[in-house]
Amino acid sequence: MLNQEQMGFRALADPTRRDILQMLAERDMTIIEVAENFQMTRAAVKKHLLILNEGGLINVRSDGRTKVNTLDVDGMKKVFSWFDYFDTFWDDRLSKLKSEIEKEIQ
Amino acid sequence: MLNQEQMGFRALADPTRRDILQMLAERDMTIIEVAENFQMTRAAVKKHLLILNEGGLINVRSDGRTKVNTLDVDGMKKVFSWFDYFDTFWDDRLSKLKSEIEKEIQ
DNA sequence: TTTACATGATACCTTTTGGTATCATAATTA
DNA sequence: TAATTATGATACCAAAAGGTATCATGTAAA
Repeated sequence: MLNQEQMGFRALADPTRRDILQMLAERDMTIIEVAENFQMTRAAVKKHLLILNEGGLINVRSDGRTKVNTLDVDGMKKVFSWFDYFDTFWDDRLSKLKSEIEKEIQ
Repeated sequence: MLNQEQMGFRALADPTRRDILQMLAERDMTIIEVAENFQMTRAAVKKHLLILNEGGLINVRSDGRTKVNTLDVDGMKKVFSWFDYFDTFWDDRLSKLKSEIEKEIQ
């Protein structure tokens, strides 16, 4: 079994999945609505949504017979925070600002 | 041909490559030095270094017959900045701080 | 109830990925 | 010069990834 960090990065590796994340940043969407934006079958989109879910980047909420996919902000922040390791490579001032952000995120 | 953003994310998708990036954040290393830290052949490590290079995350500097792999800070910042899209999901104060950082990074 | 609709699950296929084994080449060094 | 060392390149393989086609299920509506 792979760890959460790995699943998060794996989820981000595909351009379709990154597009989906940006779409869900605008508004929550059902799988049908997501699929309308791509030229691939719904089954393929479903696989991408599963991988995004396994990576902790989205959540799914049931609403009657439909299911609504939503961005998981905390999951996104966790992947984002991986870049902390490289703080020392950024300008001192920027590094301080970023450190503050990361503290708040945790 | 894939774009630079995609190559960057692809490079980050593998845990071995993320480990290599963190190692190179500590100090520049030859391929042999990198390979000493993994239980795989030098050829496999070479492939990872190629992918990291194609993703713009590392650079290679020649020094006699040795080649030194170094972190490409700008490349790292570019991938990092993809998360800008999700600024509105972060707390207002944090979002402002992060926006300042991103401005400086560009 | 019957029909339609939104979703999930599975089998299957092709390409990519991550790895090994092996050979080739260029630059030091004895 | 000859041997060693650091690196690169290629052929090959198994597993994972990304896609399609198809069937199954549960809920809403006529």
